[in-house]
Amino acid sequence: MRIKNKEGIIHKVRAIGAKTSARTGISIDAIIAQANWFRYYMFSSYCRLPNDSYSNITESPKSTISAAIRYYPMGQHSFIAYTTVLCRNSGRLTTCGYENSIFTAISIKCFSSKSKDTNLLDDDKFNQIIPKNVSIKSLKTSKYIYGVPTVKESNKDNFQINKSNENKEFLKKKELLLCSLKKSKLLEIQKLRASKQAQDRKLKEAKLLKDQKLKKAKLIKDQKIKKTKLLIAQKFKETELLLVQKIKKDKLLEAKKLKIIKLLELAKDQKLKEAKLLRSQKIKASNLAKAQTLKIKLAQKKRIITQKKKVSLEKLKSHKKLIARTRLVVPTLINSAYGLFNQDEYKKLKDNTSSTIDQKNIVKNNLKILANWRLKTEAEKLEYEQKYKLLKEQFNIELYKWWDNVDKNLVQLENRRRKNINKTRKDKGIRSLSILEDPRAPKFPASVYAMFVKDLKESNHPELPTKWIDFVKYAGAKWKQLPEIEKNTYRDKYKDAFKLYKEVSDNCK
DNA sequence: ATCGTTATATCGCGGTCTTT
DNA sequence: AAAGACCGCGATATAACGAT
Repeated sequence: MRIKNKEGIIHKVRAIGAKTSARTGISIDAIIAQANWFRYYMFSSYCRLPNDSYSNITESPKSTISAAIRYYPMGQHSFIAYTTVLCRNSGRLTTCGYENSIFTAISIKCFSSKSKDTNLLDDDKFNQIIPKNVSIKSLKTSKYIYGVPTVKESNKDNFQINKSNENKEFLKKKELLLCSLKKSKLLEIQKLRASKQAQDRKLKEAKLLKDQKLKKAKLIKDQKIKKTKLLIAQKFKETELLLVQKIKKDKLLEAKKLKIIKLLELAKDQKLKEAKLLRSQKIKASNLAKAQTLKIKLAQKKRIITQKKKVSLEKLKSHKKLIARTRLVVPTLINSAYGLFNQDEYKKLKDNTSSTIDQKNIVKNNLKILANWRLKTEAEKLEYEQKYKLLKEQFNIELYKWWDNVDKNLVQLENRRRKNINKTRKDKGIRSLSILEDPRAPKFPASVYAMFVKDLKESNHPELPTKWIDFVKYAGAKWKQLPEIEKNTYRDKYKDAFKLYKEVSDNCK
């Protein structure tokens, strides 16, 4: 019996507790608290309740525990006994879990026979079990206290509570009753079992039939479903096939189209390539032509440049030559009698040796010539001097002629050249070249002071200082001392001289 | 233009003044 | 500012030559 299970009874107790609480007025907690309340053998051995009375309440003199049992009539031969185990501790009643509770065998059998499930005392079932003529109020009001001693196996003998002679008769009656009840109940049970079995069989058969029918129906349904499924599948396959075929066809068509497009594109590309090639060829050709033209042009340019260079060089050369040619040759004259002698001596040397004069010996030659010049008598020297004078006069005439005929532009150029040379000459500290002028050009007249100085020098006065620098200073002082009248005479002289100079110079121009 | 030598002619420089 | 004049002295150009 599951109810024996210590752990398994908890929910049952709960269930019973709820009902008992409702019917007895005892709190649920109090009922619940009496876990392990039930032991069948305990009841049968110690608490056999008489079936003629609804309650047997005994109070144990020793134990502090007492059980409260209420019996509910269940038909003619059965009743339910709801028990609560009360613990009497120090004068007050409390609920407590106790191992040895009391229950009726009948009620248990009743429970077990009625239902298998644990929800034994649901309201509906309870109502079925409990007769309708029994009111809950009466149940509630009926209070029986039945003392039960603490249950211990060792104390079994001490638990011989009501074994008196009075109880013997009662027990006999009880036994007889129980026997009759058992017999009748057994019969009933057998009958019930038989009927139940028959019913079960019928039910089983019906169930079997139903099942078979259902199975058949199911089979038919399944077959139908299968058929339909197969049909659907076939149709689906067919449609799929069709679709696939269509797709394939489409694909093929598309492929064909693509191929055509590709071919077209290839053709286009080829055309484009050809066009590009043509273009590139044209471009190349044009480039080549351009390059050739460029080369030709460059060559021409080079030629032109070279020609120009040549021309310029030639021009330069010619210019130089021209300059050299046009370089003004100014007539020169040996500037002394000794120069004439030197010239003659070199002429003699040339005639005698009939060879070029060695440059290394030129110094010696010059020295020899000089020695010869010194050996010459004064008469001989005079001859050379007269010669020189004549030559100079002739040279002057030639010079005047040259000046008259010479191109004045050339003279200007020559003067420029000389001035340019003079720039470098100044830096080098070399004497500058003289600028060409008209040899007959009148000299700028001496200034008023210059004329005075000339006169002073020509006077040969004994007071005149011999040193040039002293003479210059003396002249300056004298000029300052000179009276204005005399100065004016010099000024007049200068004016006349300047007039003459200007007239002559204007005529020359 | 340079190198060398020589006598001679010429030029430049110095300070001062005048003229253009 | 530039140029020229005065004078004497000193410096320089000049001619000859020819290779460099």
